[in-house]
Amino acid sequence: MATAHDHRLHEGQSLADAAQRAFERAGEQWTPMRAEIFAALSAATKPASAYDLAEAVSGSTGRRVAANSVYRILDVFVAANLARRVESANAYIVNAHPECQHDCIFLVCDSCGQASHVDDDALTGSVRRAAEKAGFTNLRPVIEVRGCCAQCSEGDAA
Amino acid sequence: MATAHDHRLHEGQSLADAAQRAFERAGEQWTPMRAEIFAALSAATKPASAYDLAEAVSGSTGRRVAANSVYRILDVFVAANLARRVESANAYIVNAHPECQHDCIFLVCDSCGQASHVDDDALTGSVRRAAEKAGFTNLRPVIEVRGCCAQCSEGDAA
DNA sequence: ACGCCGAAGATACAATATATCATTGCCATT
DNA sequence: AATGGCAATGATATATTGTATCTTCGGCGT
Repeated sequence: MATAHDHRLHEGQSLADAAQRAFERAGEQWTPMRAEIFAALSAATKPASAYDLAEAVSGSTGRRVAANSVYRILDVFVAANLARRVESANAYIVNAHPECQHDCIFLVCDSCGQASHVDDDALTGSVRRAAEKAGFTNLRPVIEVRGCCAQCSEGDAA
Repeated sequence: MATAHDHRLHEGQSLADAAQRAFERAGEQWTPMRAEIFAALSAATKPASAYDLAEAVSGSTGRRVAANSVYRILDVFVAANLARRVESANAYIVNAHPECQHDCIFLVCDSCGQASHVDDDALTGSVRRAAEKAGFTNLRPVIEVRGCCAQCSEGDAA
């Protein structure tokens, strides 16, 4: 059950602090705008689209935030490992342990939209090896499973 | 190298015939429009978007084909296992062995856009089990690897 | 003060996806 | 032949997601 190395799972302010530290170690500036967007992303209960975040931040700050600004910032976040893109949902999710680098496996519920993530380096390693065997380089694995989560299955059964 | 069960790899007319048989076994009608779109999808050298296909079919038939018609037909194709959606590319690819059901692993080149696929039931099975362990049902694994293909890597080195 | 440069704003547009309603053609029943 | 049901397709509109380009702002070093 335990992963090989400790994940420091953060939430709330602790997560924001850890993110800021990791971000600045990567040589990026932790600006107010970026902090706002990170907060909105952290607060989301499911993968959020750039437009969702633009709307959320516009609402919370009063100022109107354009989608393309959000995209720019999300790109920087993803590059710095503060966030992940969920390809099958065209949406983004915060990385709760920004200090360590992983290939993630996302489980995305088709019914409620919630996503959870699994780390299994043995599994993601196998996927990487399969791609390398085919001559691929600069790998970026995308491993997601769409399905119906436990909670939604229960709800249907009731 | 050999997979556990024989894949019948089709191409050209042989593929269209096999697809039609599988499609009709699934209780669907093989209409001229669907045949056109299947042909366009088969002819594509890389994953094709619905709009690509709409344009290709419009060109080859003279009649204008609307994107939503293409979407509808692609949905049916995917349901009948004649085609696959490449999530990380928002595009579709033909299934060259429509008679057998697999979870596929797609390798997608960020440089040239080509996609190839790998079958590894052990690997995809592990992904499924990981999702099931988390209580997910109705699984649809999305396993793709973005990267740079062998051909493009060579080209860069030259 | 001046110029440089990265961040952010503004605007426009491209690409992808869905909703809705109308039309057509086929088939079964009458 | 008329009727009605039904699946496939057409037509149109709109929603959603993603980029490109140019401008403006603000910090920072000279």
